[in-house]
Amino acid sequence: MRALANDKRLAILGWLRDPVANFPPQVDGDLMKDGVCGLLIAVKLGVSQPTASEHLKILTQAGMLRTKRIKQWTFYKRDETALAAFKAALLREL
Amino acid sequence: MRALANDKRLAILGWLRDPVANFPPQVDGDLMKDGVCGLLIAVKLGVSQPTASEHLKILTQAGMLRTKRIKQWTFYKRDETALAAFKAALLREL
DNA sequence: TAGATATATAGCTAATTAGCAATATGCCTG
DNA sequence: CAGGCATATTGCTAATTAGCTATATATCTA
Repeated sequence: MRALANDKRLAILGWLRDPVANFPPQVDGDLMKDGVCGLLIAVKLGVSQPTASEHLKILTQAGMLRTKRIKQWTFYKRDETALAAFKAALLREL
Repeated sequence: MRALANDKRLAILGWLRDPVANFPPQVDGDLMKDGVCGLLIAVKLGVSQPTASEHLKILTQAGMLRTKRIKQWTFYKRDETALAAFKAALLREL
């Protein structure tokens, strides 16, 4: 829950629902298949790279994002399975 | 979301799903119909009365609890309509 | 191999949150 | 109407969170 209690992190999850609509094309790494480059997310968030890195780490540790390292880039995408499980648990327990 | 990002507040919402099972009988105020007395919640939470009052205020301001004042007591119950709306929004937007 | 680039980490500050004791407020009841 | 009780508010401290700059790490490319 704490991972979601932040506007910037909610925005990240929202944007990653449709990476192609929300981010410019990438040279390496397919937006849909591989995910979105961390620096693109930092720019769109309007925060420094380390700050974005921290938000992405929190979402990843919460299991809501998955990472893929290609060359020197880290690509982030939603873990739809984990998110569905989270929603189901919330419906059940809240 | 921030109202839910706290274990104590989640516990309160959980207990209030079944007040009769989780709280002792009350002299004034029906557990089901009127809600649970704030002091009973403070004791069960294991925190001071002012701390519990603050948690209850946050949940109330978030729309998840409703209050009823009887004599000198404040009784708290879940706002099921608001909670259902919150869940629906989360399913839609997360 | 040297520079360039993306990411991660360290170290710091400011803001927010959670907790308490003390006290004020409101409402009964004898 | 005075004392008592539940609640709310105030004022404080400690812990957590969010942000930054600077720097370390890792990987690619010329």
